[in-house]
Amino acid sequence: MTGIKDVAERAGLSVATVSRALSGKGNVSPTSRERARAAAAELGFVLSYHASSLASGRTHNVGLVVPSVHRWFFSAVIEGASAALLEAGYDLTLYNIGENPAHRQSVFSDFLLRKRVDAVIAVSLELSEDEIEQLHAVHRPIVGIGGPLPGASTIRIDDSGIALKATNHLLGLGHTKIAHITGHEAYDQDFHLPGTRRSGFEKAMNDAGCPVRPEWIVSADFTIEGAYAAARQLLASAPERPTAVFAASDEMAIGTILAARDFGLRIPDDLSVMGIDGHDLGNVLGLTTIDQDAKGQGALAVRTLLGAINNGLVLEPADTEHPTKLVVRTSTAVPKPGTS
Amino acid sequence: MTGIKDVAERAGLSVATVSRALSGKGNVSPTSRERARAAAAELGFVLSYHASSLASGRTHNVGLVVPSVHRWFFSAVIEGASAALLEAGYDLTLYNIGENPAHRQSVFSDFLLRKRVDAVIAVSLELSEDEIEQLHAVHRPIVGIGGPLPGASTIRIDDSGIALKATNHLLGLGHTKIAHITGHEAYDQDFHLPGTRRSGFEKAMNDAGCPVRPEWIVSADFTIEGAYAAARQLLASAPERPTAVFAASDEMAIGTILAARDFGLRIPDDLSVMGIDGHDLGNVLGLTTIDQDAKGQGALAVRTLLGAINNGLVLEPADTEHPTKLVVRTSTAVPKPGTS
DNA sequence: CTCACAACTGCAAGCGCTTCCACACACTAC
DNA sequence: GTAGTGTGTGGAAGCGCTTGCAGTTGTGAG
Repeated sequence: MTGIKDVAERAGLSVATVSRALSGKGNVSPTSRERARAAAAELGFVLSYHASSLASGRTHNVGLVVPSVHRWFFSAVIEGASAALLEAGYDLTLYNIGENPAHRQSVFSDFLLRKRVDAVIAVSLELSEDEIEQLHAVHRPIVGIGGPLPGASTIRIDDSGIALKATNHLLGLGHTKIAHITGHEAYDQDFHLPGTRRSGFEKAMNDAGCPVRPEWIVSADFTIEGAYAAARQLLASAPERPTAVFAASDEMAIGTILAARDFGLRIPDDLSVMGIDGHDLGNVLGLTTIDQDAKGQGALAVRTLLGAINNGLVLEPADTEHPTKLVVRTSTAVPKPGTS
Repeated sequence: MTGIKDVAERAGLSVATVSRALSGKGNVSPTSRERARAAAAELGFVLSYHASSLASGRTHNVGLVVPSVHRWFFSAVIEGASAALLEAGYDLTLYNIGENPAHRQSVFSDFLLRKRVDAVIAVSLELSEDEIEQLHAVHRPIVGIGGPLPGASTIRIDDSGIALKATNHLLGLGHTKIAHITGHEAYDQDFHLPGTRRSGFEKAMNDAGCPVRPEWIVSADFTIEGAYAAARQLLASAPERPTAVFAASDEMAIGTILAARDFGLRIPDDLSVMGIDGHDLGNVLGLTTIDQDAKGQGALAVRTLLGAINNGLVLEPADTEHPTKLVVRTSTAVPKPGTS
């Protein structure tokens, strides 16, 4: 393999100068810089990643920890982060925790701590303060997306406000019999999202003087499949059907739409459905939703981290609220006369 | 930071012995091994990734290149590969090429070649022979999934045979008026999949003596959205409607189902639909499909690569055919009397 | 009892870069 | 003139490990 030494030789410069020329740091005369570049290009030389990481302590690599790669939100965050990192010349090391708790443990202790990454993005992942402490101890900035991360910076949306806004959209159309599909409690422990959205829903209902009917609040696991099952139950068992469903995620809204189809319910005539996310399928299904720009959140996380790395400053724990946008499509409408 | 030196000191051993004890390579007495382990544990010591990579030339890191993270097949491959790698103590560096051709270029030249990875998995990605040559030159085994990769090992399914099988399922039910949703030609250049599946479809039709009607072959981009649009066109414009649709992927089959809904067509009564993949949503939608176990393909790629790395042997270019399975659900049925 | 050989251990030489430091040189300022 | 500043350069010391080599000890065979 050609090393920086070969380049130096060919360019008639010292290794030190070539290193500076190629990295852009330090003072190098334009002539030398050009010569170094030319020599490197001619030899097809590429810096050894590990050698420069070892010497400089910078890895040019960001770790992204996600609970799953299948759910839309996570894919979108990955996509946004990936593009931003590629642009900046950074690698993205993906840690897909999955269901296996042992994986979570090993990701943390064996991987993140091995100085492999300059920074960590944790998506909907609860790290203990202890773990964050450890990460801080090795000077690795962290940002969390989609959930509180004690002691770390986070990017999040106003979950409660968003749910309020969504519910108000339904109420504004004239619905009063509104059901809510929330996340399982288990998820709540980790990132509190279901509870927060649910409370926004309840607040809107209360403010409007509409009763919140416990049998119309069902929970699922945030997947289409899970919500499909939950919605079937909701639509089948209720003595009286709601005229609208507000799902805590687009995937769960989609599951609801599919379930409604099984009951011969037309959307929005018989049932209005809305979600939260901005899922790609929303367009096809005409899903009314609140777009939370997950891709943008991923990109923002990267920018935040890169900024911190480059300025060498410790990332102050800060909460950045990402903007959201109500997108009205055809899955919500005024309830049929006589049903509300 | 605590280094291996600290561990050695604490354990009363030399750095060399600790290194051997921790890595499991070379001969170390059980006593020393235990002492090294204990000292490492007490100090919370973790090997520096870059230092050991630099010294050993092994990165314990595999690069996975995908065209997108949103499409089901790619997510599934990522999931399978990720779990297998985590299990083996390897990192996964994800390169999401996306639409941007510049990204593709930089991923290849700047990233893959920087000795960051021990091996490369390329999913549905066409590398030129030249590029593969370069990768081989740095002794990086490659395996391709879902498309031919000249000079590299590949894992693939029998695309033509699978399409034949799928079409025969439809024919066996009594359908003769069968449409096909294929991939765009542009995809064909890269990994030939649409063309191969299409030819399997045509062969089955010809063998059965059924005419292949050009207006019943439409193409889309493998996404739900894309196929939705294509299927709408198919179902709207044809002077006569097909009784069954065979889509080249589950996502396109799902798009078709959604489109059919818009026309008031019931499935499978008015229209049978089947796909290829084994998409998670298949269950909910009752989609008949041919399961190609994408997760398994990802895991297999990892096992193949790890085997090659550990045995130090060059990976012989070989074509592994992954098994597939017809899964009959409720989206396909005997055509309505009088329609076939 | 000697020798061959295996098992174990430590020394030290790298792995391929980055960066501190010293030095040379060209300026401007007094 | 000297001192002070800034720029450009190379030497060389690491970064924190792995591993070849050589040395020590223990074992069974001859």
